[in-house]
Amino acid sequence: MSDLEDITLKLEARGYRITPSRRAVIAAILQQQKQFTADDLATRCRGAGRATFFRTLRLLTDLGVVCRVLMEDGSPRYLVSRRGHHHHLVCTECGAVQDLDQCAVAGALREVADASGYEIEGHWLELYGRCASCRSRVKIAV
Amino acid sequence: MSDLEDITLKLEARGYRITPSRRAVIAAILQQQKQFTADDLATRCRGAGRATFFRTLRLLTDLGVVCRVLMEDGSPRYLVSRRGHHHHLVCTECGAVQDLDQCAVAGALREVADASGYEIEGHWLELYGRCASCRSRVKIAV
DNA sequence: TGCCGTCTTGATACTTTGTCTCACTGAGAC
DNA sequence: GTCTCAGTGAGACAAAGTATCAAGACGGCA
Repeated sequence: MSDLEDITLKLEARGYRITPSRRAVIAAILQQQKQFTADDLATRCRGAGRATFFRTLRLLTDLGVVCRVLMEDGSPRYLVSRRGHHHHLVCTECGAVQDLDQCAVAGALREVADASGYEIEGHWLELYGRCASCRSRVKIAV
Repeated sequence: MSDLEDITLKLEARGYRITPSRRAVIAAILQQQKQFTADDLATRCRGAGRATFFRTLRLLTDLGVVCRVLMEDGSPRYLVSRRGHHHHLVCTECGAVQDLDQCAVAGALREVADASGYEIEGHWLELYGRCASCRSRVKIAV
């Protein structure tokens, strides 16, 4: 089953209609090799209007098909996602984003909850650094 | 020593001038009891123009006097900060923000760095949940 | 087939949160 | 006095959405 079909099935299962506009947005997203800005995609996706484009993007984010990554300067990027709850490692040099399999804070959260009296319902974690290939490139250059 | 003096000294130590506009922004920030939006503060702070206001806010953020908190919906808030590196616990019900003393992820970061080959330079963590008082209020209501 | 309610769309205006530019000002150095 | 430079404010611009609203498409039902 293709990714496109997979996503449309997910949408239909939730009672959303599969319209040409939505299909166009999904296809444009699936073409992206790495992370992209909303603007990137909007210009590439001629099959839907601006409002529809953002609506569909939000819909897919809610569905977990796409996830939002905050870069170090606070600007948002989007990324096709094929897993549930996870975090990101963002390379500040080349902009590459790597998924983090395990949730690095799950254990620590329980302690925080106990200490603070909060009932923790969610969290947001992004890690920033330099990826292995950027690090080796600098070593060679030096 | 008052907070205002404390902050102006920090600015002077870095070679920044203490101007009436900067003083007005700092005073407005210190009046805030809890977290605030940029807009909140800008309307309250009549002593400086919009650009100057944002410049000063950024300056204070860089200086660590103010810190930026991302709410669950992605909207930014600001908060007077009296400590170094720390994270926030945000109550999704009343909007209260509590500082987290320890960095909950410091240990986990080393493991992630080893596993991924990244050199981790920074991270961003926010926790969302319901604070103790909101939880007890619901219990009473039920 | 026609009707009705609901979902979806696209154009467009608007909002929020900043940043950029540029002419001007004021303070300190010489 | 004048030169330099940090700082200022007005206003334009930008990114990333959101809100509104009329119009169209679609599905169910009689």
